[in-house]
Amino acid sequence: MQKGHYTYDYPRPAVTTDCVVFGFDGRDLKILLIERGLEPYKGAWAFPGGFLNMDETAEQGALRELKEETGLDLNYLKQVGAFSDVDRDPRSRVITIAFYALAKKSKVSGGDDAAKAQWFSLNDVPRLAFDHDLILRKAMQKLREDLHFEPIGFGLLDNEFTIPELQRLYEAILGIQFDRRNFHKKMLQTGILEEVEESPTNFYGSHNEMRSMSIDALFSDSIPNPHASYSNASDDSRSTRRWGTKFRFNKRRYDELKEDGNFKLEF
Amino acid sequence: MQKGHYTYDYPRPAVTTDCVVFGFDGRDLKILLIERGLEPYKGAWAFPGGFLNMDETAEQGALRELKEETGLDLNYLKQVGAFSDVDRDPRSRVITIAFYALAKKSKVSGGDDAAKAQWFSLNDVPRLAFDHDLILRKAMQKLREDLHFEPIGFGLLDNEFTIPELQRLYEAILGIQFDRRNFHKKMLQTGILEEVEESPTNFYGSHNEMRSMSIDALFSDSIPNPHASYSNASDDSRSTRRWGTKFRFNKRRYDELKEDGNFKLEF
DNA sequence: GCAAAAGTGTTTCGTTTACACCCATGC
DNA sequence: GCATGGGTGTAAACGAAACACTTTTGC
Repeated sequence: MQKGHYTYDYPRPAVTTDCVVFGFDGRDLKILLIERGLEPYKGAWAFPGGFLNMDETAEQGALRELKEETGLDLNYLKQVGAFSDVDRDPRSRVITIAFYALAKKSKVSGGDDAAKAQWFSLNDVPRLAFDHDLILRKAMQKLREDLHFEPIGFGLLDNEFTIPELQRLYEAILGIQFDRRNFHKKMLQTGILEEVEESPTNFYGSHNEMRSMSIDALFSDSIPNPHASYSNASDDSRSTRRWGTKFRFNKRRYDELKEDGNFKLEF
Repeated sequence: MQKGHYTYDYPRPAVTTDCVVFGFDGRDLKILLIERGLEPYKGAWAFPGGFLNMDETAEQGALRELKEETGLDLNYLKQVGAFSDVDRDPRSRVITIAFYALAKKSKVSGGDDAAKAQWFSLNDVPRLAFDHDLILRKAMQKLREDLHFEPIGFGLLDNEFTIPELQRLYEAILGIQFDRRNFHKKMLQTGILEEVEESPTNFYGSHNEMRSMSIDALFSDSIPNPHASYSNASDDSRSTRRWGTKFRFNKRRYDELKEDGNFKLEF
């Protein structure tokens, strides 16, 4: 990416990417933001992102910028769309391609590796730069829509999780409450969950999760993040409880069902 | 858009728009394509589209190019997404923002105003240029998804239509068959259709359709196209029949229901 | 008068919803 | 032992699916 002069016969907009990273701490849905140190919108918060290189797709660029700016190394993105309002950046014509990504639960409350990256609960979003509030709304909308058709939620949980955890996640994303028994029933009926038999060795939350198929193939992110300091005061005690039947996402089964068009999950 | 030299410190991809225009002739779902006269992909077909100007949003650019290249003057677009593969254009780095649009039935089989624009049935798509086959797949997928939540279909029919016409449209888009009676019932139950009382004057297909609320506010396109020469041999007789109860899309009612979150239409 | 499509209601079935009690854990 | 949350089954209500006959039109 050497500096130099690039000349074209017609003017060209600059192209950037932005990445809305969703996370879930067991209670709230969160997003990862970076504080802007420079004008315009100095002091406001923005999604990680930046200019697209010529040798990378928008997806690759968004993942690269995400890594550079927040240290998060994800590998699954979903495109939210292109935002092309003429005045969305006061400095010049900039078009952005926005994505959303899902960070596993163990990554949330880490993530602040980068100086100014911070998780914010969606109930407590600060002032956002540019048109990022619009991008956020669209990303939320798409996340909700996708949740109806794809087992997205698992990308926000660790590989092993309990049904009530999953339920809290669905409730946080969709903003509605479910009946415990019905949720339980419906989730098991899909056939995409497999129970993790509780061996004494991993009963207290160990990590031998590589035994069978995991969601990693889809939403992979297998580097566990050890530190657990919370930026927002959100009690996570209910998720570190030592009991509760653990399940795992059965990707193979999901692929089979999807293949046959038999996968259905309506809420 | 005067020619000149525009210089930037970093290289910039070119940004274009592409527009997948769907149409329905009463039997098949169709798309509007333009034959390429120049390399690369000379002789292949492509979606209408072109370079984005600096003073227009992607939506505006797509509509402008559509008008310029095909004569179609639409005003409703839905974004399919940005396509940014590094090698999608063999000449240089070009990112495209793709949309889909809906052309009312009376426009299909007209539309060939522009020299090389032509409607193709989706069952008989010619070789497409660039990554336009991918764009088509994504556009189809999005059209199908949107059909479940929004009364999109009406954008493909004239302002007055019969339930069986609507049913054929849904069947063409989703690729499945419905029971006549159940479809009829379900559509009326939504409450978004209003019956057009058959006055003797407009019984034989006249066009006094401005009396009440029409779909035009959403998918407007009120310039009827008189000529009806078909490029593909597709018998339209079933749609010119002089009987059958005519309905109209009741946008006011739809907006009310949507407002209250009471609109539901699952297939 | 014959073929093709439109209009209409009821019954059956499956899915979704509502609902209560007992058990395990942490304090 | 008390409060919190987890695990489980059944009955009622609702919505979806299956299904046949009569009428209009064009030929």
